[in-house]
Amino acid sequence: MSRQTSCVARSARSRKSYHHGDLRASLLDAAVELIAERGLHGLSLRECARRAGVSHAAPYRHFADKDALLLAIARRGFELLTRTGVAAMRGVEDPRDRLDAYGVAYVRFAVDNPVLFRVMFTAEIEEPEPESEPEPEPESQDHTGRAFELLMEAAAAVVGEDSEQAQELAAVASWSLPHGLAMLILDGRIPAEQASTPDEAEDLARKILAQWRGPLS
Amino acid sequence: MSRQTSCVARSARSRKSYHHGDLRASLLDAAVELIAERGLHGLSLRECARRAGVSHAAPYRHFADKDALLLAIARRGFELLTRTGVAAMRGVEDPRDRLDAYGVAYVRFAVDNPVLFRVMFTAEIEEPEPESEPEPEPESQDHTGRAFELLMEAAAAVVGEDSEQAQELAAVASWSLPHGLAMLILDGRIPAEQASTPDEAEDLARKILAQWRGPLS
DNA sequence: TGTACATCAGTGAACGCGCGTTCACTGATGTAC
DNA sequence: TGTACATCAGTGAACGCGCGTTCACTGATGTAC
Repeated sequence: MSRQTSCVARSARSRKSYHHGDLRASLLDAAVELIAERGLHGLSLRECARRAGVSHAAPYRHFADKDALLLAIARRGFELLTRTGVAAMRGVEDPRDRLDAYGVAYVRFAVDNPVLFRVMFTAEIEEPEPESEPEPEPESQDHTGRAFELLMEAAAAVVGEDSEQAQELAAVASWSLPHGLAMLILDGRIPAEQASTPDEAEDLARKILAQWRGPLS
Repeated sequence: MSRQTSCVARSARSRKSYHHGDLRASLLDAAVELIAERGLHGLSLRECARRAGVSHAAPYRHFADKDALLLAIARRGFELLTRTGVAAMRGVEDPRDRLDAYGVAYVRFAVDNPVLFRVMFTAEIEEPEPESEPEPEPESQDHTGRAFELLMEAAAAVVGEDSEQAQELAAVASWSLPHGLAMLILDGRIPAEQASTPDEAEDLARKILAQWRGPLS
């Protein structure tokens, strides 16, 4: 459906136009859609190009190779996740409630954006060699980073400032639980009646997090 | 290395033998090794055959197709996980300690068998059409089942028998935490100094589970 | 307003590749007698 | 112990495929003057 829409949009806007307009974004959309249909291993640049209504060599104007495309999707995912998390915590005063809100938002993000989530965490993307740029590490390594920092801060606020190790422990635990839950739900491993819709999944996350506050409660 | 060993073993045993001896097992080993080297998308039947020292059509005597091979690996993984979990809980009396022991063993299993774990949970295996067999579902769907049942039982023992819903909630939570932790460790998303070796990973799991007992503590 | 030119997004043909899968075959093994 | 035969694991040639990637190109766009 999304495919049709984008095709319609393109042809309506500029049927005879030589240039696409926003091919990069269209390719990303096509890729997400394709992965949703065929799984991660079903992704191909040629099919993305096809769906964007463009020759199969055109993508190389925007992505160095297939992994570059995947990396862009992952980045988009981490940005969206961070934004979602920030939004969820906004206005929540109690530190523990903030942490829970982040966890719930995390699971909700995963079920709302299963493809992004999969690409972010299980795509086995090979990062390109850092030839041209001197130090791309802070940036490229960091696309996970912001989401984790957010978590660290939230966890730190709960644990208190005394022990950095305790903070990290709390952060790791607070990440693992929603992460595992999200993964299991996406893999269809949670009994269907508990998480067959996004709302149910969110509910499940909320219940679990509310009860599983651990030593912090 | 494993490749060399198996080749040596084969040539020493029967260099000129027409039949392989235990091709099925060799193929599974080769597949695990190959995935470890190149990732899930790097798996190919032809390369497995090559490594087993056999023509590229030979695997079809043992596996209907590529997915059948992956399924066999996943099954092997779930069996091993179940066995590991049972062993870890053996002799542990306190229900809560048993649940924790399972969780720790779960994480340990993941870091000790990263390929199995990946195949079990992120391989997107397409199950074959159930033409020949009438109802293969109880078995094929069930290869996850045993591991989850084990968890359910352990969680039930902790929660008590009053509410089945509470049991399921506890089971899901008790699965999510180690599962998420394992995934994050395998993906290299946990700060290196906390989980760079299997022992450290196990330690981390132990610490987190000990603290995160939630409402059960 | 008009012209020249640099830029670069998209084209289409071509390359080589490894893969999954099929098929008629051949060699080894084991069983019945 | 020996022979006949069925079984089936492994062979090697062949098929078709879609893919990633490169390359010389062409058409559109925008900028300098």
